[in-house]
Amino acid sequence: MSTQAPRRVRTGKRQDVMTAALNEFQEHGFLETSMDRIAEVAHVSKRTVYNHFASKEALFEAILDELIVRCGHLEFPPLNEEPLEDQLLVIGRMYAELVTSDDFIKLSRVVLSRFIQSPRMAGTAVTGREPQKPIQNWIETAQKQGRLPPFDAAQATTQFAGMITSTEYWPRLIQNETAFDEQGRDQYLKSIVSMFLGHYAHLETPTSPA
Amino acid sequence: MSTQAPRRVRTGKRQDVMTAALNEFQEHGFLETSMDRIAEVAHVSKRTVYNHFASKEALFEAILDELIVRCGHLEFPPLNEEPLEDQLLVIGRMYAELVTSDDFIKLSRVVLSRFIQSPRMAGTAVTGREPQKPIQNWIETAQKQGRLPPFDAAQATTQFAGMITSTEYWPRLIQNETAFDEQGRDQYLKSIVSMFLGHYAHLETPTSPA
DNA sequence: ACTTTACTGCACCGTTCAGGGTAGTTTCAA
DNA sequence: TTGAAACTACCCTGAACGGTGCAGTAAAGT
Repeated sequence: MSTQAPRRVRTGKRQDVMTAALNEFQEHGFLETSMDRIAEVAHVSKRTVYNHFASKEALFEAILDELIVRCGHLEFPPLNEEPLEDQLLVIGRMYAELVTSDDFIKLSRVVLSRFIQSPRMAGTAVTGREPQKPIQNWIETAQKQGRLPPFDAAQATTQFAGMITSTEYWPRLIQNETAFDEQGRDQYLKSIVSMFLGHYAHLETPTSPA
Repeated sequence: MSTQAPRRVRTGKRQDVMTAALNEFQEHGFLETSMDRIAEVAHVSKRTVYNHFASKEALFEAILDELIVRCGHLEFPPLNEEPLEDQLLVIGRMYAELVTSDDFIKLSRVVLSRFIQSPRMAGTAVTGREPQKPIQNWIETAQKQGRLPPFDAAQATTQFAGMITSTEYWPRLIQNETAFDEQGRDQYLKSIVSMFLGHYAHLETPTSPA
């Protein structure tokens, strides 16, 4: 299994290596993936891999960097005059989308497979503490403007995000299952928003549909 | 680093090996732990390890089995006449306790470190889908007895459990941090219960303390 | 045509590690 | 006391793997 690489005019070897490595890493984990294997999958000689990346570690870091950039930062529309319910629903959707995006899942897998035992940086990207910061900011803004009463915003954020990740993120990360179809998910998000605001904003909540 | 093992009269070698292996596995992961290392930590010759366990894989499975048994099954007090709030709080506490117990965390780590890439059994024990079943049962019982209105019990359970795991389980698993002290946790649980029942049981909820 | 650059293929090194073999020693029960 | 079972110390193997060196080729710029 090697011989002729498929006709490849461009000199995107470096990118090929990274792509192959990313897939192997996220599928089989860091240690279970050999450099030989990566070279093979990338249709590239092992030496080429090492010409581009000094070591397996360096290759891994390069992938991490790219992935982090690719995931970017959540940017919600700023607090406006619309009903909080509608705005929070949008936020919930965006958060769920980020957290289930291919890139984010890959990033999580790759990080997790490497750092379960060394908490150095594992937590930062993975536990979702980082990406849920914008939610907290939004809540705090709403509080400052008197649209929400004072309460522990960090805790509330954790609750809100926790309900989302527990169905959207973790199951997808660990197994590959998705709990909902498009529509089921939206109904679930609505239920979360309603519960959340019902508790924290004294909203009259129509009971959720059976 | 060998010579005389510390005075050890009993012939608990097999148990010693399992204990040592469990610790090494959960701390360093499956692949990063060598059989030599396990033998050393267990104060046992490598040959003894292999006399008890046919292979590294077999040793791993034995540990898994023991751990699963040790975690046991959640058994809540059955639905009674007390206020639902109190009962649900107890349930929340018990669930949180299980999910943060040393054994459960170790089990999760050990499984996770081995099976991120093969969903075979990873999910079963880890995602917490299994241990949250008793919660769902409790809710369904309450619905049958008319103490709670009809709604999607599975979804509600996921929400409830999700809020707990997101602060108690995942941070502890990935990093080793605990989000709360004893008292903060209880306040958090109360907030969850209040939010949950406020939404699903039309309870008049006094707003949470600021 | 010539040089440079990227790439290949392959042999090779050093290490780590699972697992086996064995001869000798300790433990313990009959 | 004796004999079997458990255990130890130590040596060995074969394979996998990270990483290097090198000679050669294909292509692209000049």
